Amino acid sequence: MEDSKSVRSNFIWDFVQQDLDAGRCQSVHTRLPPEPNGWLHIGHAKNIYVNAGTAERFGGLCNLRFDDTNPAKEEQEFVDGIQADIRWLGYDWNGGLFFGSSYFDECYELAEKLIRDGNAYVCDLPQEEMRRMRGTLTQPGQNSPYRDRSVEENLDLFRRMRAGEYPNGARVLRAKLDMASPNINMRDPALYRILHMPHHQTGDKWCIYPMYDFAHPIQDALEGITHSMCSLEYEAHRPLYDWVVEVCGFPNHPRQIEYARLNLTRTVMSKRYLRKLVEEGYVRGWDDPRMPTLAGLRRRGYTKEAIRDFIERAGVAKADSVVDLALLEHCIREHLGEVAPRAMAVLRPLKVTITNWPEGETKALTLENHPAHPEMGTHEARFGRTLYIEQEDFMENPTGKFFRMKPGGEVRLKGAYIVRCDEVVKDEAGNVVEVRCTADLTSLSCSEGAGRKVKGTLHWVNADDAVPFEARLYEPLLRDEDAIEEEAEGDEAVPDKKDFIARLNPNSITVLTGCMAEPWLTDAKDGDKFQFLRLGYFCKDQDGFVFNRVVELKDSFKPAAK
RNA sequence: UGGGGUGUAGCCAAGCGGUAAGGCACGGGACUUUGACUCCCGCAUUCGUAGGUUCGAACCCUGCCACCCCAGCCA
Repeated sequence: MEDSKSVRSNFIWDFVQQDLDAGRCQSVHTRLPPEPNGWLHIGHAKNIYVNAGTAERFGGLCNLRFDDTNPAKEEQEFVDGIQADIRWLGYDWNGGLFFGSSYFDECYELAEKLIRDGNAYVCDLPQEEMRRMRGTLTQPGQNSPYRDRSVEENLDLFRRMRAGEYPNGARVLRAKLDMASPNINMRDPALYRILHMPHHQTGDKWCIYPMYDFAHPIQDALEGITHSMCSLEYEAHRPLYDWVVEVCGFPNHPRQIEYARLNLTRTVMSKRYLRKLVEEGYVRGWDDPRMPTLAGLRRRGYTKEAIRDFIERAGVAKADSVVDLALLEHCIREHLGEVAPRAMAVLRPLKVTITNWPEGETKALTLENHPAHPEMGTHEARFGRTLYIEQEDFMENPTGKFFRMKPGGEVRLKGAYIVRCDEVVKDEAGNVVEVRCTADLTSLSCSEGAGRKVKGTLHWVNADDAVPFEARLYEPLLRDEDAIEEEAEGDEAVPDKKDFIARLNPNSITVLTGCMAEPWLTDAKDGDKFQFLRLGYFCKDQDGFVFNRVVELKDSFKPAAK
């Protein structure tokens, strides 16, 4: 069955294949370059798929390289978390683990080479002045007055920058390109800046740090990367990337290929916003089940298989796009439906009494763990006089096509008998607190009498055996559609706290107490096994979006005290 | 406005001169010991748009339109 699902090709693989065929490279070597400034989210799963997946596809290597050239934004916590998440997704870095910062020596040497070759110069312009002289989208920039310094002077100045003789921002090393270039990125971009700040990998060794545009091509070339995949916004940087590789004199020339990053409907994907949610306590951490981080999705019950399948189905292309959340939901339902053992539990119990069943007597039943996979075995459950069903599976005044329990109606209790609802018991307030039924004793599942068909089948638990637990139902933090439009109006400012939070759905955690589950669930060693308590346990919200409501057993499943 | 990109169904996405794949969503039906799952069937006479070339165009050419990215000493 699995192999009938063919691996979808994409334009990147076509390019790589062409390079291989044309002999431009003998094998494939990619790299995954996360910046350790946050945890990985679902969007990064696409980066991983594209980079590690491409290496995998061509039997090549993929390096994991932390892109840590800016100590101001990066932390050790994230370099650990990121590795764990990549591993969890089932990818590895068979090409090795690297840090961009471990190439600082090489970057420095190459910067001096550029100076000696007349390809770079030290510029003393203050930041604002430099911006002003860069020109605009329509007007060319002007040459810096420092552009024609001698090699000796540039070398001396650059060495002093390194020696720490100047304060932050006093000078910068710039590429000597073309201030009139229509591509603004080519108007003498900065290569090195002064930043007196310790780095989480190199400590106090450096007070100048290379810019991404200078460091990245060098790192790629040094590691023998053949294909360097990145997102669309770097397209305009490619000429600069190629220039750096060229003037540094590398014999090999990595090819940069850009693709569209992943966007998901209603999902906040910006690290800046996610960080805000964490730092201001709106969620309990980067791995909160409401977060779109890989760690959060994992806790919400997503499997790596579902996420990988989703990424692959969403495709890799160059058009900006927003993938429908429904596709992700489809993928997790499909995978869990295939692999999760079935177990019965009720989240909001409603007492059911089988009036024609003798008090104190029980019948042992054998229930399959998976309807399509007998090899997954069976488990036992006991049927007795008092049971619990889901409150929402009963309707006193059924509307429309309601096939579940209703007064006078018949329904099958999964794996047991067909029962008829005879009577409804209410409390003073008029709430239904009990339903009294008679069972058709000839209709036991798998018996001769089991052939009779009724419209509905319900899950249930035996009251005497049932184990109470607390359930937390998590829903992702989603934006409302209007917010997305507002967002599109594009202003750079982070929306004010109130605004931002107001755009996310509230009540994203529902805590239920008094839930009842089959006793065999108490044998659970880890929660993962029982994420799918009840197949079909998902429902639509007001907007018609379907979510899995997965009970996070690991934290919330609390077997009753013995 | 200069430069770089992208426009194929509600959302993704194949297609590369020979007459519009597939998935999600949606609608209808069958099946069903959970209305799930599964299974059928339906869902673009048309590819942003207007012309041109061609026996033949989503694919080639020209003009126009829309959207995204670039003016950090962020990545």
